[in-house]
Amino acid sequence: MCGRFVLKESAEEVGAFFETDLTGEGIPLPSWNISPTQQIAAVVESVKDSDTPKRRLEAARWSLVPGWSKELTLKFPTFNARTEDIMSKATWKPAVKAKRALIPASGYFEWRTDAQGKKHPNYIHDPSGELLAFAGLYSWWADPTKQPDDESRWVLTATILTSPAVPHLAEIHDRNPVPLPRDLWQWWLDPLTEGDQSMVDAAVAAAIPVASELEFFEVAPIRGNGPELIEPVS
DNA sequence: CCAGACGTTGTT
DNA sequence: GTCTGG
DNA sequence: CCAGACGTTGTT
DNA sequence: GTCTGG
Repeated sequence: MCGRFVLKESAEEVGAFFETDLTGEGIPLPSWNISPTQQIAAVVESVKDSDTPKRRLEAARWSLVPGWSKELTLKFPTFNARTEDIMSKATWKPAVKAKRALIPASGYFEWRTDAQGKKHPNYIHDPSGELLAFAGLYSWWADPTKQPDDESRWVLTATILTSPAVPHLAEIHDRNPVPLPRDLWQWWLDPLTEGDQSMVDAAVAAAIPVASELEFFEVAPIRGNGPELIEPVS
């Protein structure tokens, strides 16, 4: 679930909605067809070159690469992280503790498989058109082929958390991302709080009312990139 | 202990 | 780096 | 997640 | 059918 999504606002609009102090460059927006390993927008908070944490909108590679990896391209998928047993996975554990992020999305795609095994893409979104804030994790990966003093060796990578689907979304899929309500954003992002399984469980629980409000409709096959990808089909 | 993996989705 | 399987 | 590729030898 | 790239 959640292997494809939409962010059709500009970086400026996204930064304003998430009240970020800084809006980084290099986020390819808008996009109606964001797939794993592409650049996504990530809201993060950390103490960087200052005393107090700053909230930033950054570009990140969608597929978290843990610090110990020698390669940017992993042999296993990391674009989603299952919340149920997240602390038991070496890849996620350090990020749950202190590298939590919000991933802005206008909506996402889900493929429902019908009785004939045919797949039907659906666009899932907030009925009022508000941006969604998926709970996510991030990791700074240092490219070992670059010099230690080369700032460009640092690559921000990120993943989106998933949970069992809320009842009405289970109709098209058994998993869904974890959309956090605005009143939990600061709590989730706070880098001074050490995250654990109970924090992730609380985030999943808080996301249920948000996910329960989402609406969806079938769309045409997802090809190319443009507003037409989120036009309803009969 | 070391060697080798480190993960998800979906489908059967 | 850390966890799991043998 | 889906879409698209999926391969080699030898010669230029 | 299965792997890779986006």
